[in-house]
Order: sequence, then structure tokens, then C-alpha cells
Amino acid sequence: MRLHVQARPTRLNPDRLFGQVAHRLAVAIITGASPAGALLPNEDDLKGEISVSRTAYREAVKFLSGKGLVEAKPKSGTRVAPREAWNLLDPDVLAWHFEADPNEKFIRDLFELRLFVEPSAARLAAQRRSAADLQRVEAAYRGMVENPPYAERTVNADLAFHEAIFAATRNPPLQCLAPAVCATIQWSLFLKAPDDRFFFTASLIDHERVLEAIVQRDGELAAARMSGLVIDSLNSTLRLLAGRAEAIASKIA
Amino acid sequence: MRLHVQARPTRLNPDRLFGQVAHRLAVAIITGASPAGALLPNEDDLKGEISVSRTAYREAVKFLSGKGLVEAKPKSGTRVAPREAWNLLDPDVLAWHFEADPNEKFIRDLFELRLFVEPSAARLAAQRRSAADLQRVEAAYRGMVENPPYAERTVNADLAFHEAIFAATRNPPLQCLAPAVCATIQWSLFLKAPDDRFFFTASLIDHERVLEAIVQRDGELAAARMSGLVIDSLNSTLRLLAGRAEAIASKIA
DNA sequence: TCGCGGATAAAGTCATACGATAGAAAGAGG
DNA sequence: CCTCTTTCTATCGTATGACTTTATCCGCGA
Repeated sequence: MRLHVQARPTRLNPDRLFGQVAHRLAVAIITGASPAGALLPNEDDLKGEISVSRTAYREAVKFLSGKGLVEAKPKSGTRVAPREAWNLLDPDVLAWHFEADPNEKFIRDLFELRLFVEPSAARLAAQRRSAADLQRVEAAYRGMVENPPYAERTVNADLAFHEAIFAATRNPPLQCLAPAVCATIQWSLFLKAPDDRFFFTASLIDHERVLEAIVQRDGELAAARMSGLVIDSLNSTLRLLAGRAEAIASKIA
Repeated sequence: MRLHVQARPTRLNPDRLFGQVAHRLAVAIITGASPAGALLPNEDDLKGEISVSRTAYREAVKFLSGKGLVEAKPKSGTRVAPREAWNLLDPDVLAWHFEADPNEKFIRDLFELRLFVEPSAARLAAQRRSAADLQRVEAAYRGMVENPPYAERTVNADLAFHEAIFAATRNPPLQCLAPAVCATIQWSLFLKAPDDRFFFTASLIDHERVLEAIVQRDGELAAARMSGLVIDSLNSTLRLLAGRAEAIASKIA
């Protein structure tokens, strides 16, 4: 199954040939089509597999090896690395996951991480925000209100809202988790969109309450409300995942 | 200044030529020797700069571009990316930071992140640990006790302790933060080592208390104690950083 | 049975060539 | 003198073939 979730900007230029090769390989690895330990097509053989020069292929492999997806050793070949070695928080790796079926465990894990990190981020944002930071958060919130639910602009505004909060923390390493949070939100919105818009209005209220706490510079309140937001989102997402599982089960039966 | 902190295993093979090139470029970027926006040596010029073929150089650039350190645009040149684009949580990027001077802000930021994440990780570990998980944590703790303070084996045992806790969470994305936590610990130990061993025994007690909570499967207790451990470590590290700053100031005066 | 050493296959490195195009320089027009 | 257009060059992207290095495998001999 292919999910049509618009990808966030990644570091991989899809216009370039090596980028397309890297993308293809990455998707094959993440979906499990190429299992861990599997040999990638030999650098000489690939003329048959994919018609591309060794140069482009090798650059793709280097790109992926930097993210821990593959490991190349002379004589033994280039192999798919075990999942433990993957950098699951890398923006590209997260983006590539959208081309695979939604994996419930993975989404739950991401939500768990989000639950640990995002309330703390909101606390810092409330404490440290500048006027410009606040404007950015407010602009994103307006974008969510003023556009129709689940429209592309709305989704982008939602992501921008959370990104703006991370930016306001003034903590660059922490900001590097923003892509993971955004990926989680995208999964969640993708699952919710087909259903109805009840979730959306509820989520809007959650966002408004977080914004309000940040306006008031109340760190603890912002953290608590962000917790509430994430938990609400998690619960509705889990309900939908359960629904999907049932639908699949009934289709089999 | 060059810090002799043993690097954790990275994804970059230093035996390979492209790996050495990538390492050189990365260090130049992270130390600031090559500022954001700077053009990297032209692919043809580099014969003078570093005598290496275009192939190896280009593969190094691809490796770095995957981590957001550089941006290659056709026809306009390969430039150092702004720091916001760097993946600061990437294990390699963290490791390369050890070749630069310790940056107090960066270390504080990492500690902040650690303070958000690690207590939660300890909570999960206490709740979900298997017998094997516990053995791993215990083995690491024994390694800390049985070796002399600040010895290489002791440092590795300390890192292994925290890694084992992340492993016990059974949350792969969360586990990807382990390298960031380990990097923070390495900075902290590097700063503490020259001083004395008071910090070490205090830290040992903190570790023991965390271990005990995990043995008891008490999640809240584990989280609270891990919080205490991180805060203790942060405080002593900040004190040493302040001392360093004074030492530098007095040298100038 | 064990260990040594050569054969071998695969990745790594190099040199070269050509294509495409962004961006600068030069020239035409007002 | 300034602006717009054209040309031109520098630089990255891709392809190819040759050679080097490395680690695995296998067979030989002790």
C-alpha cells in the first residue's frame, strides 16, 4: 500500500539520479523488501537491475550508510544493516517510512517519544520565547483555524505550529527532534483525515490552549496542556489504528 | 585544542580514504573553520588542497550531506549548510564535536535534552525490562564499580549503563537518543576527570539507586532517581565549565 | 584437526570524458 | 550611464574502464 502523505523537505535531492537510487534502495529497506543482512545488488551487476552507473549507485550507498541503513565491506558485499543501526530519528529515514504501510508499533513508539519531549519543549518555549517566536506560533495557529480541516495548508500549519515551539526553545539539539514530532503528526492526521472532522475541532482547542499558555509565559501550564494535546492525539490515533486492524481482519474473514 | 576522548563507534570507516576526507571536512565545519555558506574546495582544485580523487571527495560530500552539514547545488558549488540544518543528534556529528573545543552552550543544551528524555527512559526500562535487560544494566554497573575512576573501562561501563537502560525501553526511536546521552556523559567525564574523584563516588551512588529502582520495577522511582543523577551530573559539570572559563579569563588577564 | 597462505570477488580509488546549467561577464540597446 | 539580453565559463552530475586493496574462502600441508 502506498500512502500519499506529502513529504517534508528532505536532504535528498530527487532531481538527481543518485537521489532517486538512494530513495529506491531506502524504501526497499524500510518496507522490509530487502531484509536485514540482504546483499544489495553487486556494483557490477546493477547494470541489469537498475541501469545506472557505478558512480551514482555508490554515492547513493554512501548517503544511506551515513544513516546506518546499509553497511559496505570489501569482498563481502554491501548489506542491509540491522534495524538497531538505523538512525530512526533522521528526517529522511522518517520520511521514507511514509512509503511503507503504517506500522502500529512504530507509530506508538514515536508518540511515546513525543510525549516525553514535547511537553518539555513547550515549557521551555513558554519561558524563553521572544516576540518573534510567539508571532510564528500564532501565525501557524491561525493557519490551522482559517483553512479547511485536513487540507494541505492546514496540515502544514499544524506542523509549523509544533516546529515553531521547538524553535522557541533555543535548544538546537532539541530542535532536531522536531522532524520526528512532525512525522508523528503526519501519521496521525493521515489516519484521521478519512474519518471525520470531530477530531480536528478537538485538536484545535488543544492547540489554542497551548498557545494561550505560551502567550502567558506559563511554562508549567504549557507543558501540561501540551501533554493533554499529545495524549488526545495519541488516543484518537490508537482508536483509528484499532479500527484499521479490524477492517483488515474482517476483510480476511 | 584537541580533546582525547575515545570516540564511540561511528558509521564512518576511518580506514577508507573517503572516510578520512569526510572526517576532515566535518571537523572543519563543526569547529567553524569553514563557516556556514563557505564554499568547499572545488572538486577539481582539491588536487592541490588534499590529494584525493574526485570520486572519494564526492562520496565524502554525499556522506556529509546526508547529515545536513553541507549542501551541494549543481553548478553553484558545495557549501557549508547553516547550523540549523545539521542533524546534531546524529552519532557521527556528535562524535565530531569532540574534536572541537567544548562549547558550553552546546553541552548545556545536551544536558537539557538528557534531562527531558532519560528519566522517562528509566521509567519505561523499569516497567518493561526483561531479565536479560536487567543483567546488562547490572553488568555495566559492576564495570563502573570494579574499575578505577575515569579509566577507559570505567567510562565505557558508564556509557553501557545508560545504553542498557535505553535498550530496555523497547522503543527503537527512543533508543536513537542513546548516542546523544552518551556524548553528554563523555563531555561531562572528560571535564571531571582531571579534577578529582569525589564526583565519581557520588555518581556511583546515583547509578546504584537507579539500578535498584529498575530491579524493583518501580517506574516512578527510577524516573525520579534518574532525574537526580542527571541533575547531579549537570551541576558538577557546570561548576567545572565555570572553572574553565575562569582559568581562561585569568590567562588572558 | 588445525593453521597457514594463496586465489578470488567485491568494494575502494583513480583518471578521464562529456553533459547540463547556474551565474557571471560581456555586449547591445535605450 | 543604466538595463536588459546574450554568451560563456565554471562547476556539479553522470558514465566508463582500469587498477588497488581487502577480507573471505578453500585447499594444502603439518
